[in-house]
Amino acid sequence: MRLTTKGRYAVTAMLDLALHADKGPISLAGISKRQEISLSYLEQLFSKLRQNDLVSSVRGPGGGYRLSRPSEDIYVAQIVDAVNESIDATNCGGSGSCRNGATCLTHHLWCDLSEQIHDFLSGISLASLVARKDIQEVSERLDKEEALQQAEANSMQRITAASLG
Amino acid sequence: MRLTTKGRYAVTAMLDLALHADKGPISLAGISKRQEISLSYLEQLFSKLRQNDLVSSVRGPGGGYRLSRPSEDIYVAQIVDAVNESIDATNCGGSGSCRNGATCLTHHLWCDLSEQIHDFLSGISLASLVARKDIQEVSERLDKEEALQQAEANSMQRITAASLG
DNA sequence: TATATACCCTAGCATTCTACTCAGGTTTAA
DNA sequence: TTAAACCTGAGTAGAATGCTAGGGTATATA
Repeated sequence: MRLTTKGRYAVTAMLDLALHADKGPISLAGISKRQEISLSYLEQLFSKLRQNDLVSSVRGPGGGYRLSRPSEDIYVAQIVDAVNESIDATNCGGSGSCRNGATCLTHHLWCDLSEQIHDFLSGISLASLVARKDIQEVSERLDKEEALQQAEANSMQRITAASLG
Repeated sequence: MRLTTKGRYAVTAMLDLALHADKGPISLAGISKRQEISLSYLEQLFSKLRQNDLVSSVRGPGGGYRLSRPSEDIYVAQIVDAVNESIDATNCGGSGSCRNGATCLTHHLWCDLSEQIHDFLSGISLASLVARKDIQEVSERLDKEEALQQAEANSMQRITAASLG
């Protein structure tokens, strides 16, 4: 079983999408700045998210990504599944051929654990995360940071333009 | 978070120990045969299990490993913790410094998941696994396989001895 | 129609981890 | 004395991660 930065990034990016769902298509460049995730890496993750029909894209200027359905209907387990191959805790992919074609001693234990984790993550929708107070606070902090950086970039541009003109 | 063959092997080996607890110290060579785990690899895992005071060793012929306390008091979570560094699902080790020193958007979610998994594995003792019917059946199968292989090896030895004499 | 924005795709790469082998020890029962 | 067993450290092939580089292609806007 794997739950690494890859899956965490995917969920974080999807949550960013859900939090800004009212602002039209969201560009990966924006997510990259707010969540501090490499743009190229995001592109690779979103390729898989799109293949799994979790997001839809709009190309061209002003384009970006949108959730392919309401955030109530997207669950964390689906996102992790889309980028990691699975959240299966067994070695045999649940088939029971973990020791020489037959089941190993602890096969049933890992099956139980897989079910436990899957049930837990399947019960958490993006909408329920958006509704959480602690997450809203973090989101506001990140939005402010981005606005601040944008303002700085703009003033830099004005100075450069002025000195050139 | 990592739950790979490493942690699974450790739990399997510890369960083998618990299942044969009445037979005195159990050699790694025996576990290696029954569970089909490389002997050298087992030695490395048991080094960690011993450091974490989950097993005690008896050196010399007839030696092997014993559980350091009753199987009722050894939990799967402790075993996985001993060989993997942790079953923590966050990126920051729970400290909350996952995005530039502050918490990332999904920090709280991974904390919840870690707690969930830890609670689950902390509730499962070796004794409770030994008591399971499905595990007893697998164990009997593996013991029979080993006895059969042993008998074959013995008869081979007799033939070799006879042809030499 | 030109241009810039943004998505899309493939290849490669440093690093880390896994699972394992090898080659040596040391302890101790018989 | 011998051999069974534990103990230790070094090394290694292969896979995965997280990321960079360098190209595309679609499309809104001027």
